[in-house]
Order: sequence, then C-alpha cells, then structure tokens
Amino acid sequence: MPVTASPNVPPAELHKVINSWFQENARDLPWRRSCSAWGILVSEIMLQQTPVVRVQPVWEQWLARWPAPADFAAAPAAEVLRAWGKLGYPRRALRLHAAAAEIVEKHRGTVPDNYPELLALPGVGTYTAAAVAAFAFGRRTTVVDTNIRRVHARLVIGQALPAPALTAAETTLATDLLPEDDAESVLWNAAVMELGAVICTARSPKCGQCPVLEQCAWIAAGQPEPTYIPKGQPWAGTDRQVRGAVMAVLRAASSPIHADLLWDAEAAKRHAEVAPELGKLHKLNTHAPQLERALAGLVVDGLAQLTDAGYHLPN
DNA sequence: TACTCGTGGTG
DNA sequence: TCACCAAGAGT
Repeated sequence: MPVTASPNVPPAELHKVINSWFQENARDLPWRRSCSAWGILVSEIMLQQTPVVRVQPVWEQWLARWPAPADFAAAPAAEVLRAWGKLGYPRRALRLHAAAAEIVEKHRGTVPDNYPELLALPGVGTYTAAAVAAFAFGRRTTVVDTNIRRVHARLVIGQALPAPALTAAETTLATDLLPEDDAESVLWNAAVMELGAVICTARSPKCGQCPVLEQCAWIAAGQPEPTYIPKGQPWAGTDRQVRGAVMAVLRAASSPIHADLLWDAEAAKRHAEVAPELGKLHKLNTHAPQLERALAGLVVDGLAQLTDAGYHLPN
C-alpha cells in the first residue's frame, strides 16, 4: 500500500494554474483545431503507444483520404494496413476499420457521442472512450492516460512514477480532481496530458519550466527515486520483431509472397519490389519455428492471409 | 492479473 | 551505445 501524500493544495488552484499554462503553451496539433469527431477518434487510436511526431503526417493523409467513417469502412483492409505504414501495432488499424463498420451499421455513420457507446467499439478502451467523449463532444469524463497518471503520481502523491498498471485508486483520484464545469473539465484533461507529455516527462522532467513546481508533492518530498524497476520491453530476437519484419514485406508487396521467398535470400533479390524488406527479414537469421509462429500469428490476427500463391495482406 | 502486440527516437 | 519509452486494448 503506497503512502499517499495529501497535496494540501486546493484543486481549484491547480485547475487555474495548469489550464492557464495550457492555453499559453499548447502545441498546435491538427486534431486540436476544428476537427470532426471522426478525426478525433482516428487520432486517439493512432496515438495509442505511438508518439505524436510519427502520428501527425499519417493522420493528415488519412483524414484527407477518408474524411468520414463510411469512406474508411469502404476501403479494403489491405489498403488500410498499407496506409497505416510503420505506426506499429497494426492490429489497431484493423480494429479501427471494424469500428468504422460498426459506426456505419449501428450509428448511421456518425461517431457516437457518449462514453458507453464509444467503449463498445472495437479497439476503443476506457482511455479512448473518455478522450473522444471529452475532446470531440465536450463531455465531462475522467480521462486517464500515461501522462495524466505520471503527473498525478508526482504532483499529488509525491512518487516518481505511477504503479506499473492502472489502479482503481488512480481513477478515483482523477475523478476527484476533475473540475465540475464541463468546459473546464475538458480543458483540464487536455492540459494535464500536455503537462505530462511536454514538462513532466518520464525520464528527464523539466521541473524548471513547470507551472506547478511550488505545489508538487514529489518536489516537496525531495524527488524520491521510483520504488520499483520499470519492466523492459525486449525486442531483439523476439517473435514481435519477426512479425514486424514480415508485415513490412507484405506491405511492400503488390502480389502474394510465396513462403520460399521468406527463406531464400537469393530468390528474394529477383523481386526488387520487396527486396529491401526481405533483406531486413533475412538479416534477423530467424529460426524456422519462430518464422512459422510469426506467420501463424499474423494469420490468426487477420493481419495476413495464406493462399496457394502465398502470404498477402487481407482482402 | 500479467502478457502480448510494432516502431523508432532519445537520454 | 542501448535500454527506455510512447494519448492502450484485448485476452
């Protein structure tokens, strides 16, 4: 049970200071300008575990190409996955595709404007449902993302980092801190996220630029070290790395890739189209069982299909 | 609950 | 350099 330090600061004061800071310093992101609810939803899905700088150009392309859910729902899955490019976690693209289909079928092509209906969409969890309800529809909802969790952990609790997994106590705290006024609550959610993303960062927080340095429980406690060791994310040699390399090959290919090509570096050179990506795959020196697992996993997840002609993106 | 699922910038 | 990290969701 972590020791919780009382902030001993009236929430209203935090609201005023952080919201003012946000209005002066908010980054000019395209989905923060006049933007459809669909645009907000797309941005939130893309931003799941993917930095803003990589999302922005792809988001611009997507909204120009598929300005409404119905446009997107009508696109072939293969095109969706190619357009997703290297954002990572391509299952998100398929889930957004499925969500668009549901929006067309069950919501007359309009993004639902409330938390429960948003939460029911594929790929939309508690964070994304709350974020879209707030940022697209101005609703007062408790938004809890990794940035907000970290700001709360430091500013209010006095710890260097939040717990490894989201706890009920954190959601309760976020709800307790939420301004009563709808518009102010929307601003607050965006402002705390921004503070965590720009100032109160995970590794090297810019405390010298923080608008609430004086009120920070973590600073008051002498900036204690984290009480646990953050768990690493192994990558080299993992199945995930192989899956990613195979997906890169399939995205580059305009026709099915025979399984032999995935092994034969010499044959691969005759296919200029996919040669670079195949080269990267071969460079991994993947063991046969590992490649088999990766391929099977991609098929199970609907990211790839296997026909007589070989592996290809789903139709 | 703990694990899986991509990708690339960066301190 | 290399481990960490990023507007999480699903199982």
